[in-house]
Amino acid sequence: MPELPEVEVVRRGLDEWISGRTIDTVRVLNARAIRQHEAGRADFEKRLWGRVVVSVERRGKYMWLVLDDDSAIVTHLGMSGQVLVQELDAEPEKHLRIRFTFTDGGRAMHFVDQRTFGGMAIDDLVTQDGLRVPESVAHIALDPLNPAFSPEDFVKRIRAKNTEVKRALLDQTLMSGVGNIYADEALWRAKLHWATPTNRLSKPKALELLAHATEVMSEALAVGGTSFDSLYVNVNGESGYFSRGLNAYGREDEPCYRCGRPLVRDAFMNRSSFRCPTCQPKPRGIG
DNA sequence: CCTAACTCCTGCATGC
DNA sequence: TGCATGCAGGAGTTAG
Repeated sequence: MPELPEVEVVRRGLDEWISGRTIDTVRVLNARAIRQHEAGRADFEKRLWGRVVVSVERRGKYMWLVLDDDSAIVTHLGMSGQVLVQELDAEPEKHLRIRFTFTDGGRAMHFVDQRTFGGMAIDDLVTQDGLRVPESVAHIALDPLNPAFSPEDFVKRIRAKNTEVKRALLDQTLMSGVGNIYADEALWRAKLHWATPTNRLSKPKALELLAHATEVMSEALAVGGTSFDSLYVNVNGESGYFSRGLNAYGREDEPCYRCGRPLVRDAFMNRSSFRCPTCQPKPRGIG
């Protein structure tokens, strides 16, 4: 599943391959792939004709192509989304949803998404705290790789919440970019159970958890960046190029790398959570 | 205001 | 073999 590091790899590839080019044709093959566009797919296609892609930006798991008319193509990969840069005569992918060509006659950009949890939307840019950001992304918190991210604010806000720590990690309005995989990894490194109440975290513990989340995503990005084939702006979260580096996620019944005890899987929030029963015991007074 | 359950979707694995 | 069921889960929406 694409989380911050995977989306950042895609962003870098698109910035290299698409920025500076002028959009020619846009074909929406599945209406579900465009979001918040009441005017429909024909209008979506028409509005993008002739626009220049200025740059490609990102906040958390959201990415957007900045256009030359103060708007942007906001993109979220959802669970299975990919953005591919393909030859013009390439065979269409089975789950190709939106296809862009450019006036220079070079490679096309394909938005491919099997489960259609992802999508693209045209949105206006607004100014927020001195940063230009699509209106629909303004409610999302900065991610910890953003230089303007404030650890102190994050610690203050997470400790003020009345919820479980994993829910807070997945809350994109607190800190963005973390999904189920990196949440489990950060909790394993911090030796915290997913159900630990956030208001029971000390300031140092909250800071430590944040540092682990930041570090695990930075490490994944470093690995993804080196294995990235720039011809194909392609991230497949399911194959997971970072899977060798995972200590918790997907390791049910496998030994903990710290203590050797088999990890367990808990059902939580309609998804799976993996933890070490010894290193990450259930906190006192829970459940 | 806050928190949490619900919902969208397709392909694959599993069980009877 | 075939069909039903479960599972993967990000985030907007809705309910309380």
